[in-house]
Amino acid sequence: MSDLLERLRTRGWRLTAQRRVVAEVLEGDHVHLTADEVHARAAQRLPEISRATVYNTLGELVNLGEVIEVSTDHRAKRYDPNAHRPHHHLLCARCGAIRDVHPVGNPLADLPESERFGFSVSEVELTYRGICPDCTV
Amino acid sequence: MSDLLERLRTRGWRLTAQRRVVAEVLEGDHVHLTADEVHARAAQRLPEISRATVYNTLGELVNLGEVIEVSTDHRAKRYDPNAHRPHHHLLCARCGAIRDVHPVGNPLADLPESERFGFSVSEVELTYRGICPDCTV
DNA sequence: ATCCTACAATGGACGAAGTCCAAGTCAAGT
DNA sequence: ACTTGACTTGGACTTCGTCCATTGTAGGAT
Ligand SMILES: [Mn+2]
Ligand SMILES: [Mn+2]
Ligand SMILES: [Zn+2]
Ligand SMILES: [Zn+2]
Repeated sequence: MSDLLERLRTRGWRLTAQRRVVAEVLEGDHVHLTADEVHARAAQRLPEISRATVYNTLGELVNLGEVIEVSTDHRAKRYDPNAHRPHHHLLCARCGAIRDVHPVGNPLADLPESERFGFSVSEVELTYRGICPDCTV
Repeated sequence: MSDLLERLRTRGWRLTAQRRVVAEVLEGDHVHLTADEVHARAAQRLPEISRATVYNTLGELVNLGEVIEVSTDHRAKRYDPNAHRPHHHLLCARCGAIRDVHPVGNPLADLPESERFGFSVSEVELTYRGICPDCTV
C-alpha cells in the first residue's frame, strides 16, 4: 500500500477499491490531470467507477492537503498530487502543457503591508505563461 | 465618448448600442465582474441585450488588450478593464472579494533559465489568497 | 465467521458557465 | 436613401461540476 493510502487510513479513511484506483492514477511527478482524465484512467482499472466518486475523492484529497487544485484557465481544474513540495506552474498558452517550476524568491514577502488591505494573506499562486518547445515553430 | 470607445472606433469597431453599454459597465477601477454580472448591469440600460453579445464583446476586448481575463477559481472568469497598469490580485478565499495589488519585485526575473524548460515565457500571473476584513470574525 | 451500520458509491437529474449558429438587424460608407 | 457586411439575437448545445435518493460495503463488534 502506498504511503498516501497508509496516511489516509490512519485519518479514518475507509479504504475502498475506488479510492485506491484514484490514488494510483495520481501517482508520479508532473501529474496534472483533470477530473475527467482521472476518471478515464481509473475506469481502465475499475470500469464501473462513477464520475461522482472521482469528484468526491478528489475533493477529499484536496481538503486533506494531499492534492492541490490548479486552475489553468483552460477549462477544467487540474489535480496535482505534488502537494508536499511547494512549487508553481509554467504553462503553454497554446497546448495547455504544464510543468512544475521552482522560482527563487518569496512572492509573499514581496507584498507590502500597505498592499494587503486588511486581508490575512496565507497563500500565493504564481503562474507563468508562454509557449512550450513543442508549440514553437 | 470615452477614450476606450474612441480607441476602438479607430481600430474599425462598429459602434453599436450594445458595445457602448458593455464598455460603460466596465468603467472604473477595481472592477472585476463576471460575464453574467456585466450582462445584468448592461441589461439595466439596454434590456434586450443578449448574453451572447456580452460574451462576444468581452472576448473582443480581451483580444484587443483592453480588458484582462482573471480566473479566480471561484467558478466564472472575471473581466478587468484595468489593462493598462500591470498589477496582480489579492482574493478572499471565503467571499471571493478581489483587490488589485502591486507587489514589489519582478517574478519573471525570479524564474531561472534552468527552470524554463525551453518555453518562451512571456507572462506571469500572481494571485494572493487570504481572508478579507469583512470575512474575519 | 457472521452481522451490523455508518459511511461510501452509483447514476441520473440538475445547474452554471460558456459556445455556436441560422436568421434577422443595423452602422456607416457611398 | 441604399446597400452590405458586420453585428445581434435567442435558443440549442457542450462541458464541468454538484446533488441526491438509492444501493452497496468496509471494517468494527459479537
Ligand atoms: Mn504541479
Ligand atoms: Mn485587477
Ligand atoms: Zn505547447
Ligand atoms: Zn471575504
